[in-house]
Amino acid sequence: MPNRSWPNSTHAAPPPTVAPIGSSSLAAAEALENLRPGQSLPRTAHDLLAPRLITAGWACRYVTLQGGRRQILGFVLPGDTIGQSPPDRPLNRAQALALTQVRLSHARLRLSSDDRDAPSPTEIAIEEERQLLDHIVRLGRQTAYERTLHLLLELHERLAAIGLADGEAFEFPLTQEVLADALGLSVVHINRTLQRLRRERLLVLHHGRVTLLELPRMKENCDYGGAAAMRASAKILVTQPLPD
Amino acid sequence: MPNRSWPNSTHAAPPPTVAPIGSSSLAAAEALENLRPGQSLPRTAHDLLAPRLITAGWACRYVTLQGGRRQILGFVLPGDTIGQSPPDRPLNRAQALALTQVRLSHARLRLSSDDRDAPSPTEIAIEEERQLLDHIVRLGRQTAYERTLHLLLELHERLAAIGLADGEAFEFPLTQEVLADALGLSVVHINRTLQRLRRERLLVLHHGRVTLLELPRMKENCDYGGAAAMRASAKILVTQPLPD
DNA sequence: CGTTAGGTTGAGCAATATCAAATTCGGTGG
DNA sequence: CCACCGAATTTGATATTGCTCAACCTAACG
Repeated sequence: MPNRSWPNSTHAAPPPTVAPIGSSSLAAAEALENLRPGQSLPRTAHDLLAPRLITAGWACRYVTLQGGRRQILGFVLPGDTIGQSPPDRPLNRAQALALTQVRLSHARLRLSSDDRDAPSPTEIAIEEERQLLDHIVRLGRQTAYERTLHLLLELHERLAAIGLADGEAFEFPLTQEVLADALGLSVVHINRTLQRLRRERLLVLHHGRVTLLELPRMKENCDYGGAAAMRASAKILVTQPLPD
Repeated sequence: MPNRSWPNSTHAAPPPTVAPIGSSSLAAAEALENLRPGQSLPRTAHDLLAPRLITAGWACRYVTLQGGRRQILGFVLPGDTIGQSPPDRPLNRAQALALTQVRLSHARLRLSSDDRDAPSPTEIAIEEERQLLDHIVRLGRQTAYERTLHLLLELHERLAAIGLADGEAFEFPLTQEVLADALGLSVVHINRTLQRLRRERLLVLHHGRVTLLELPRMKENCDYGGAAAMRASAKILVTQPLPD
């Protein structure tokens, strides 16, 4: 499992083209910072992630452990925020890294509590927690094949929700190494898993762009949605506790 | 990885002796419910976990997926609460199960915001999130050996914090099957891993009681604390609720 | 063109799962 | 006290999955 080092690439890299989020509902997006791939997201004096809104590009939160192992905790996509929501939450204390060129805005969500469109800190926290739970299930009880499918579906869903998906296709700037560190697998195995997915005609992937070819079959194959029964549903179920 | 079924034991079982939490700081603990091992924790009409304080016994939150696989998301120990803190959080939507006899109280924490001892909903959420992140790291980037150590250390730390640890020893009512479902491993492998830990004289485990023999070496061996650098450090914590 | 990061391949191996059959252990009933 | 029962643990054998190592390839870039 050791799964060695990853070259601590804080190097300068050519800014890949990244589509800025077009959403007009995420107002106040006066771009204030620009990060290049490999740069850390800004932090406050207390070493928390500084409150920001990502308006373009992908980032990730991660943790580093002995032996150069790295575990990616989750991805931050355009429209997502960091360092918002109740302060001092562990997620805001973890490391975070730009995976592509990233554009940040200081915009605080829901400054005025009558901003109907923007999500509230509470809603953000809920969504983040849902993602964490899904990640746990993937890592704990799914095969490499299932994990990969499951993550791709989650990313598609999130991107589609903010209008960054073109049908079943979307920009996919993740390196296989990043994918590996997110899914708890080795790069080589990720590579072979992706090959299998292509061979099975479940997706097309090249040039940093992916197309999911059969959503229904993909979802079946990885139990998408089924597992996390904690996806809202609301259903009267009065499990009345027996006495004693 | 499939890791088959677990007999859906909703059967009646002999109530094991469980030490009630002695803490006097967790007041208002008028025992209202008693669950036997295997029973589900009570839920609200909206299928959320009902707000409760666990005053004795162990429970766990979990998710079930295809093929009878189960992933345990975390353990609930005496002094912990469920269904508290911002409502409708995914954790409160997951399934939860009593692992031993469990005693529940309706006590709400921090009803009056001047209750100095009890943790606030925000503090609860923070601690829960920290546990989730640790769990992700364990599952994603640690070996079976490391995972097991890491979880034992976490449990010891939590139990010690509420006075339920007797030095480095504590009641440990978890079945190897439960351990397996928490750590994403097979029962057989958990068994062999525990044997190794015993052989290495890192712990003694029998009769539902465990003693950790060399905390420092254990912590080294699993990078305890090191990984999750997001363990609180700066204190500032102005739990000032952002506008919802 | 040389360099480089990322992707691909093959071979061998280590970690972990699966299956099936003991064995141990705490009750329980005789 | 003893025989028995089911749950939990343990064991051995074997199968799979996923890891490591070491090349090699390819496209992008200066």
